[in-house]
Amino acid sequence: MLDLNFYARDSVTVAEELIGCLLVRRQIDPEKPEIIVMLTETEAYRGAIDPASHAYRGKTARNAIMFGEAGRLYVYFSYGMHSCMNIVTSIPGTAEAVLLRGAVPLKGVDSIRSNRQGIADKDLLNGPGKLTKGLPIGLDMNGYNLLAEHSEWIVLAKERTLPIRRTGRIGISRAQELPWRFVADIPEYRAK
DNA sequence: GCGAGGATTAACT
DNA sequence: GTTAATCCTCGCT
Repeated sequence: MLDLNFYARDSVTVAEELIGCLLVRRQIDPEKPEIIVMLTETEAYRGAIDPASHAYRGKTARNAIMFGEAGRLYVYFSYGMHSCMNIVTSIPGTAEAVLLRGAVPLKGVDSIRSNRQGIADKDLLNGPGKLTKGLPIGLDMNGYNLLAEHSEWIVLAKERTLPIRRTGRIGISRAQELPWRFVADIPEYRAK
């Protein structure tokens, strides 16, 4: 299981190393089946030194979680429709985070399908909004501590080393040129 | 397969 | 009032 030492580094390093790691919902509630997905796409955001970060202009009610401890989820609502999930990294005050943009299901696919009715398997989790809808992770999960004892959601270390493609970030209007997006580069899991 | 455009709301200015 | 770290459908090829 990834620990505080893993997350307490700069978000670019963490974003790259998260590719191939497993995001897991342990079966604590018998109503909710176990879910395991492997992360295939991430992006780093770097607080005050990153014009595209929600934290660039300082702390607000929305982004407050990013200014705290690493290993927490920062979940925000976007385009009036989607929520997106980040993992806070680095040390408190720097407001760095990694946006989780895509994954592939390894276990609990039926549960994910039921959250994504009518969607082809290959498109279940290949986008930040799709990922949060499929798992599901909502705004109510903002601030969730992945490192807490008996946490329902945890992240496990890399199960498999994947070839990684490094690119500029997408879907943003500022600082697109910064090469802080990481995508698992294998045909069977390629996310666009 | 591809590109254009609409959907819909929280947070910020 | 405006913007936004997006997704999906539709129309055309």
